[in-house]
Amino acid sequence: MQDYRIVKLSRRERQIMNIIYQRGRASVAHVLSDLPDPPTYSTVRALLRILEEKGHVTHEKDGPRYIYHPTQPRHQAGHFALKQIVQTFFDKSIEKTVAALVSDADVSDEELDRLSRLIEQTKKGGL
Amino acid sequence: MQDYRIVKLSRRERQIMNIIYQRGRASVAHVLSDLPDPPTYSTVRALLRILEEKGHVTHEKDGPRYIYHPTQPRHQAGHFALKQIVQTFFDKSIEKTVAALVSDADVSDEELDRLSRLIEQTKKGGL
DNA sequence: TGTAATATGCTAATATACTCGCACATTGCG
DNA sequence: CGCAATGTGCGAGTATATTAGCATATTACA
Repeated sequence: MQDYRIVKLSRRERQIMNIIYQRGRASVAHVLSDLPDPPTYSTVRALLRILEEKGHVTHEKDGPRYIYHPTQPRHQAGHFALKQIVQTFFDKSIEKTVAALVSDADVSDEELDRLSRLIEQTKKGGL
Repeated sequence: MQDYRIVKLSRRERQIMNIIYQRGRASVAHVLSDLPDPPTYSTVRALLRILEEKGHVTHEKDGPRYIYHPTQPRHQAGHFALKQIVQTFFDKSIEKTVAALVSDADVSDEELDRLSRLIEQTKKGGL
């Protein structure tokens, strides 16, 4: 768990991977615009090159520019990241985790209803 | 969001903070035993010193040795980390996040029941 | 067409993270 | 007590991450 490839990312690499995952795909300019304390364009390219060497992203050409994609599917990376959080902060308890999720004041009743249905369906589906 | 103090941690610092959060409190030996690709005892102490300088942990004396605690409360750090994940991998959707949580095959029916009750209670409490 | 804007390729300096060793203090116990 | 085990304090070397600059290619459009 602790020594997956993704957890070995450095600070900037992590920030960039987060941006790419959040967007799904991103150009250098996209990444740069989303980075906190943004460095130069040059620097971002260098980091993306490294991430590509390490196998975390690939690029394709979109006209003149490169568009970067994560190599590990989003849902897979997300699932893993989530597990990590559950383990680290919530005693491996899904319940405690969900409790934290719904404790935000801005969770609507509609959202809660959808959650109820989701869980009911999971019960049925699991049989 | 992206430029919170905790997201600026380096790889080792992050690993160590995870260990301390998971355990609640930890000695140097604890941290060392939980670290992947463990360095020397000396190294761990140095890193903890740095984390303390940066304000991420404090230590107290327990007999002869130091016991380290996170300065930011666990629930708060967990809540933040969770939000980050929801934003990065699940389109800011709590529902998608919970779906990922309960999609694990090893989630029992009892657990699902508890989740149902939790959500119902949240509905009531939110009024 | 020709030129400003925007790309990439490559190289190298600087900053930071990570590492460990040595000196010394404290503890536990025969 | 005396000594092995286990702490901490501190200083400094090495590796890695982070940064940016310069040369060059491509694009967009007046």
